[in-house]
Amino acid sequence: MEKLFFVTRSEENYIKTIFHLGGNSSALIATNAIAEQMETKPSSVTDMAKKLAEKGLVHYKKYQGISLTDIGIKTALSIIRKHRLWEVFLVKKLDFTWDEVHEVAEQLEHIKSEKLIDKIDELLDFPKFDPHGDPIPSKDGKFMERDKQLLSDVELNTEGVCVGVKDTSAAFLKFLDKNKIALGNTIKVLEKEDFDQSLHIEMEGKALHISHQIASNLYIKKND
Amino acid sequence: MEKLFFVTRSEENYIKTIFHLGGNSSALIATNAIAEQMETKPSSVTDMAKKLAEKGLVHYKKYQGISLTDIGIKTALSIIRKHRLWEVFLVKKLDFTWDEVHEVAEQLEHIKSEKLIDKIDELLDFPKFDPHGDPIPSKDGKFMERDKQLLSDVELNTEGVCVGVKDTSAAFLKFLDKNKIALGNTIKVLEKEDFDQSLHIEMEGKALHISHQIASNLYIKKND
DNA sequence: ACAAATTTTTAGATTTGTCTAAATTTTAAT
DNA sequence: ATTAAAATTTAGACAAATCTAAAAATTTGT
Repeated sequence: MEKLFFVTRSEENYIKTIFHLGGNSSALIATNAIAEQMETKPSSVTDMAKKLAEKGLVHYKKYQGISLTDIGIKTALSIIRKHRLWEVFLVKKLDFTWDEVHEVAEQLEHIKSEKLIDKIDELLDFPKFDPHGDPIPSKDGKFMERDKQLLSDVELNTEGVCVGVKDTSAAFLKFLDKNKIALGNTIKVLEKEDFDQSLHIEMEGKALHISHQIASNLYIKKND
Repeated sequence: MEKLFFVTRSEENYIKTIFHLGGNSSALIATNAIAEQMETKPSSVTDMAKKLAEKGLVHYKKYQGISLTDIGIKTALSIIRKHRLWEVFLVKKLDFTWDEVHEVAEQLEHIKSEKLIDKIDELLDFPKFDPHGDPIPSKDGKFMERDKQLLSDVELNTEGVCVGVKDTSAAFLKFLDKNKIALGNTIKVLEKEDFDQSLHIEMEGKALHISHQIASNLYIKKND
């Protein structure tokens, strides 16, 4: 039986970042990569790595890198579950727009109450995806990775549905709103410009010309 | 124009405690009283008093005591507003019992987002009282103090409605649940035992015998 | 009013999370 | 293979929030 440690807010943020950079794989994540992602210094990451290793949340070998232990992964999934459920709550129940939810969810994800998040889950009727199309882990840490591709990667004439965004920045999301691009919209790729990789697409019946930068941040699920 | 400081979680907890001990009056609160209430040491209170004074949230005179400034009072009311609105949310929307809400609300009250709490307020249809009968300050810091008295203080044959509790501990609230005593219930005081101050009452039509300890923690509003 | 008791503050230490600057290790290049 | 560059760690410092123990101020009792 592993000893139970209290996990601080700062530790939770590190765990979350390590998960996002490395997934559930045992690949070693570089100190620098974590520091850059968190906008902190590599030396701070080293300090925290020792603390997390002490608590059994990460594997850490000096100069090699950091990866999550099984407990670390479980912890990360629990935080991500909370973050994404709160995002759904904010959008569905409180009329937040999808570009507004991240900052508040960053705070709410640290609230410690199993009952609270399970009740929120129930209130929302157990959603499987958050407002950006990212999957919500279940209580026991499982989640469905949706069959999706970047719009920039699919062949000409592919038809499908917009199911998610890669870039979740407020700037990008507001751009999508302004251009009436929303999850659930039908998409067909009509033409690809060789010169700048921009795409001519049909979205919900209307013709649209989008840059490569936009296409490489939109996920679509191809029609069967 | 007063300088705007970030108020930390710990500072918010001190502000809240000072408000609860001293209200909006300018009465000076003793270092010891605050320390006892917060289960901390007087020396820690002194340290924090200096910090809060620096930020313009309290008046502090060495050896004299501490009281909130106008900004401090505004800050306190904002925290209390958030705490009580979250309590209502937990009970009304997530089926928490009134003895379960305090601990979670203690965390939620520190979430920083004006839009969030205003939307929660709206979702709950702008409640005026929390699950324990305590008034919820409005956005601009006003709240109605209800016309209420301790059940132990009213005269014989008084009739009224149970509108609040003084002791909000889980133990007391669970006791009330077990004995089917709830806010909104009608109450009539039938007889007072001189020996131990216990009361014979009629609650929702049924006879009940309650100790002085219970009666001195229940608020009732007398019928007109 | 003065000594004793109480309250409050100060001084110095501790923990957490961070930083800078210097030292060390690893990686890459020729 | 040796050196230069890059990444990483260590050492020492700092701010926030707390504590203990000692000093100072206030209050109380006679």
